[in-house]
Amino acid sequence: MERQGASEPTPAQQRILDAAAVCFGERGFHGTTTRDIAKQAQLSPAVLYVHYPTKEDVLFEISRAGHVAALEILRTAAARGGTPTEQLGELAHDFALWHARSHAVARVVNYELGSLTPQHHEEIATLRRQMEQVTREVLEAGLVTGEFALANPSLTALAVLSLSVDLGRWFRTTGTWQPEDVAKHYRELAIRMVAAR
Amino acid sequence: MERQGASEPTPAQQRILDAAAVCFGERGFHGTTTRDIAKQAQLSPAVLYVHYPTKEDVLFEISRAGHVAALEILRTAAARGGTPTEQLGELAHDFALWHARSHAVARVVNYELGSLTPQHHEEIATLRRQMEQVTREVLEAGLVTGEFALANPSLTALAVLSLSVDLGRWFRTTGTWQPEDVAKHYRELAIRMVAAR
DNA sequence: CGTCATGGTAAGCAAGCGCTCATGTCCAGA
DNA sequence: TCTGGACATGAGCGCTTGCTTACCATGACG
Repeated sequence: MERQGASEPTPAQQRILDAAAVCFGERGFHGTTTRDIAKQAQLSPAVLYVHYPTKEDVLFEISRAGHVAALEILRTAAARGGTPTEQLGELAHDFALWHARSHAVARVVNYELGSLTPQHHEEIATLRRQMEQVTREVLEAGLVTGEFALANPSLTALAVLSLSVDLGRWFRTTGTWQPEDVAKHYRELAIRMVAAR
Repeated sequence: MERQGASEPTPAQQRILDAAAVCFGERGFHGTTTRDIAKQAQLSPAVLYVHYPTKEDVLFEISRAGHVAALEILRTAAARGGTPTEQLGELAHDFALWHARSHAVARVVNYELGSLTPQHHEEIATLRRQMEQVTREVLEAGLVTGEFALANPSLTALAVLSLSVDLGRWFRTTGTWQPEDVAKHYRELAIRMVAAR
């Protein structure tokens, strides 16, 4: 399945993207120099501009690929569940798992949008609206079946996503908990947040 | 009540801190120049260095004051409630309210810690550990009374705080919901996350 | 062999950065 | 009136930044 507006990165490009994701995740877009990225990738400072026109384009490519992956995770997880309760559980579990495992990329995805150009930002915002929509639809389905009881599906959808998004801020794989531990816990929390008694 | 290690800012200092908080909140520490801060405060570029030795010291002062305020909010809210359920509700409500109302400062407080010097970072980390401790103790009190049922108080405390912290990322006062709306909703969500059935 | 596309580099430019310094203004107290 | 200290500023220094340019190594293909 071809993605529109973006070809698959070559090995050299992927190496730059990986290095940049690490740097952006640690120090942020503005805190990272093009020389930092080159050093992380063990290449010369000029090589970035052989493959990408600007530093911002590198950020955009990381952000775009990350958002496409995150949206796919949400859709696949929701489709796997039978009842809305199961759908929400899968969705919360997999979304948390991705944020815990890929917390470096997740930080770039969630916290560096402000450094994108207006055009790139709008393209990413479209993907984010779809992520919210997938979550909201699961909640609304649960309201129809009566499994869920909640006042504000839009706000609650944001809250469910917030739980996992914030993992990018504090979760580290060197800590006490493994990504799987957190994901299991967050599945329960999400269901509790919305379940009818 | 005197605070240790920091005197009250003069009016001129407060003006610089307010301007810097707006800039740091919008573009991040590294994305903000000292000239941006001066322009926002309607002062000359050099005035920053009359009152603070470095740009990082301005960030630290904003961060320190913000963390002291947030910790005070958590402690006051928890003390106000009678039962652990009421304590958690007050805590989640007030914490969310502060993050929604002061979302610009909240972004600096939660997302710019990495730009602090190691010494300053450690001082802030102490305050953050206290914030987690206050929350965890409320959860543990609810476990004792049997009002709450949950497997991992430490992780759940982080999750409760995460909900509000992430408001700084997406909440804007220009949107559909008022800070009070979100705070009321988040009070309910926090209680649902931990309540025994 | 010569040609050329691919993918890399060393050196450096113009602009912007954090920060400094000599100087000026204001006002309380002698 | 004179003096000293607090506060503020215009000009600019030394360095780093994103990015450019001219050039080079390699290997597929006629």
